[in-house]
Parts: sequence; C-alpha cells; structure tokens
Amino acid sequence: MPLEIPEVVIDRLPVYYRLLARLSYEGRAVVSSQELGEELGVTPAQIRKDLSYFGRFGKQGRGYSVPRLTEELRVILGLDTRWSVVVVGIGRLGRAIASYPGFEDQGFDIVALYDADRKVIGTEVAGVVVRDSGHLEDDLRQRPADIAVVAVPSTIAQEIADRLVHGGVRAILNYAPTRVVVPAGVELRHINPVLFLQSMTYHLKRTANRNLRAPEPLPRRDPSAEARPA
Amino acid sequence: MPLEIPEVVIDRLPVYYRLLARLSYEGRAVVSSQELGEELGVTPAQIRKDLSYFGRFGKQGRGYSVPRLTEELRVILGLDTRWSVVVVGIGRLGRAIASYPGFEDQGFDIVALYDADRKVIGTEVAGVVVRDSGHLEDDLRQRPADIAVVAVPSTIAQEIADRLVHGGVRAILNYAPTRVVVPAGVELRHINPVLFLQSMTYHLKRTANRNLRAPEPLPRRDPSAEARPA
DNA sequence: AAGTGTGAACAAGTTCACAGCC
DNA sequence: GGCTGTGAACTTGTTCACACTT
Repeated sequence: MPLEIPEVVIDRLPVYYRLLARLSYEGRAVVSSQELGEELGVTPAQIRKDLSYFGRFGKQGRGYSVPRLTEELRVILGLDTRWSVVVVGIGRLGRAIASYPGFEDQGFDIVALYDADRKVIGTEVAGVVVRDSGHLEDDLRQRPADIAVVAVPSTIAQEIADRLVHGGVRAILNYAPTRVVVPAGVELRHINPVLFLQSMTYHLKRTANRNLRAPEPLPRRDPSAEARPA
Repeated sequence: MPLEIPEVVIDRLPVYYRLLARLSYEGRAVVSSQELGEELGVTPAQIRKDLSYFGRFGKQGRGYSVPRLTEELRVILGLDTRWSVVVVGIGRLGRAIASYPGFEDQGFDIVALYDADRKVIGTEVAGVVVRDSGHLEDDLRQRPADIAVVAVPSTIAQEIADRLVHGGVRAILNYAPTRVVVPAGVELRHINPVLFLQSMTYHLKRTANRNLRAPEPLPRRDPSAEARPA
C-alpha cells in the first residue's frame, strides 16, 4: 500500500467504480473478481492486483462486498466530496457540456460558465448565467474552483489554461483539439475525438477486404471476441 | 516493418500527424525527432522508434522532410480517403458533434443523422436532415457508412451499436457513458469525460495541501477545516 | 470449495547508446 | 557534426499460480 501506484491503475478505478455503483444500485451483495472481469473485459487478476494497491477489500472464498467496495472506491477517488467545475467556452460544445446532467449526478458542480462573446455573456445556460471570460482570474480568486473544462477554440486554449492555472484551478479537462501545457501538479486530460477517428481509420484501411457488410446474423455479447477498450 | 505494430504506436500516430500537418502548413521543410519530441513532450527515441515500424523516412544528419513525413502518415492512417460517418442521437451532444467542423476538415463526411424522437426527426442540423433511427439498418444497407458516432442514452447504446454493426459499420465512437461490446474486427473507442474527471479527483484529493492557489486567503472557510483526513 | 492477495514469471513498452550515413 | 534507425538494456505493466482464508 505505501508503494507507488501506477497511473494506469488510477485510470481504471473509475471504470470499476461505475460498474460497482451499478451493481450496488441493483442490490447485489457480493461479487468476485472473476465476474467483474467478465463484465469489463479484463482479467480477474488485474482487478485483484489493482485493488490490492489500496487495501484488502475482499474475503477469500467469497469475493468483494459490493456496497463496501463501492464506498471504498468512492473515497479513494475523492468522490465523497463534491467538486466545483467551471466551463470556459460556451459554444455548441460548451453548451452541451454545461447541460449534461452526468456531471452533477457524479458530484461535479458546475459553478460558473465563461465566454468571450458579448452575445453569449449574460445569457443563461443550464440555469447558470454566462460570465465574461475576462473576469476569469478575478472570479477564481473570489470563489476558487477545483476543475475547469475548456471548450474554446484551439488558438486561445493555451492562454485560457494559463489563466485558469493562475487562478488556482488544479485540474483541466481540455476539449480543444490542441495540446496545452500546464505546470507539474496540475492535472490535465485531453479529449479529442478526431484522434480517435484517425486511429480507427488506420485499422479500417487494413480490414477493408474482410467483408463485414454481408447481412450476417446479429452478433451478441461474446466477451472473448470483444474489441479493445478505450 | 513486417512485424506486429503495437496499438499504442497507432494511437500516437495521429498526434504526430497533427503536429506535422501544422509544421507543413507553416512551410517548415525539415524537422528532427528531437524537436518533434520537445513539441509533444515525448522522447525523440520514441518518435524514431514509432516511425521505424512503418519505414525509413528520415535522413541521417538532417532529420525528416516535413511534407514527405506528413504525407506518409496521411497514407498510413488512411487519411488520403474521405470516410463516411453517421451520427446517432441528435440531442445536445449529437448536435454539437454534427456541427463540429473539425470532422469534415479532417476528411470525415457526416452523411446522415439519426434520432428516435419524432420532434427531432425531419429537422435540419448542420445542413443534414435528421432521419428516423428506425431506418438505420435499411439505410445502411442502401448507403453503407464506415464509421458511426453514438450519442444516445446509455440504456439504448448497446442496441444501437448492435444495429450499426449489423448494418455494416466497422468503427464506432461511443459517447454514451456506458461500455458497449462489439464483435472482433469492429473498431471501438469510448469517450467518457466523467471517467477523466474521476481520475483527476483522485489526484486532487492527494494534493489538497500543496497550495497551488494564488496567495490570497479569501476562501469561505478556514482552510484547516477543509483539510481532508489522510 | 471458492476466491483473495501477492511474489514471481512473463510480456509489453520505453529508452539507451551507438553504428552508420548524410 | 548531426541525426536516424535499431538491437539491447531497461522499465513498466500484466498474468500466473498458489499459499492462505473463510
């Protein structure tokens, strides 16, 4: 437990958490790493090893208590607190993000929206009035935010990121299709669907001959034949 | 070159391509792996090794020809062809996706939009009339599509994926916050911002003490009261 | 009997370091 | 001199397999 935990393990935890939260909701009492693995398309050993970095949550011969493990992961991931989020860039994408109920549901409070466009500033989106992004740093000093979602044009993404970091934001989820750089200690994730499409076309190009278009019977879940997870 | 190429390498290619396309546009003639690495925050050795899976594109003592390498990657990734994309689920997110110019710019043609809602069917979004998702399979048989973007509610994501695969779609980009399963040979990527937020909160929770905030003591409550237990 | 937790074996991925070429 | 291409060394991540617990 005191040893260094690989980042890949951290990245899988939310996936485990999501499944466990569902099982918990369904009233399931106990689950084995075997079954979790089948459901997620990963090996049971990986799940046990991943969890073992954080403690010994299972019972031999039985498995894991679903409510117990769900709660443990909730705490480990810091989801026992609500986090404040600001969204910068209220174009079509920013609007979709601000209106997505999944954030609030999962404990992320969208506390402010920012845009630079005078036509957008002052309008209400998902119950929040859009503020002038010129006030970003001042506002953040007044009312700090934990996380920022960036959905501005590529050209200004770095500038916005800099100002967010300067304003004390410690995690940035960047939807702009450009890499931004932040100081060590600030968490950063990029979401760029085009990069996904482009890695998929690499494979499409190479499987063009295998005719999957023929009207075959509808394939149903066969975990062993499953495509790789994202 | 004939040997098995790791998937991680494929996933990095679009990132290299994006940078090279920019350099190419800027008129840059030659670039070294050193410089590419600095720009992308990866080691030069990794770039050289990755590229070496596909051929010998560099010149010793010089570096890589920017236009040449850009073009090579374009072909390797299959971006020398246009690909047809359908978007299923024209809610706020689907609308943002359908309207995003970045797809068309990069050679992805959005050829059809689908929704199940009678109020949405028949309306025009980004110049395309939304069709009834009930016609999905019939339409696909008539006019095959290469790629589908799924932006439907979680509850029906698997069903839609099944029907897309049955209709001959060979790559799915899933925005629904649930894992879907597809047969081997069908490319699949998941985009779920909540999972990113949750892995970031893991780290935020652990760096709460390191004061990265601007040196103003303004927050509402006594900071010591906000310190989380270990 | 069933299933965890984990060191050890293995596999995958990254970086080194240098021969070879421009 | 500078920089690629690449085996070899190393590092990181995954899976095995089994002692141990319920």
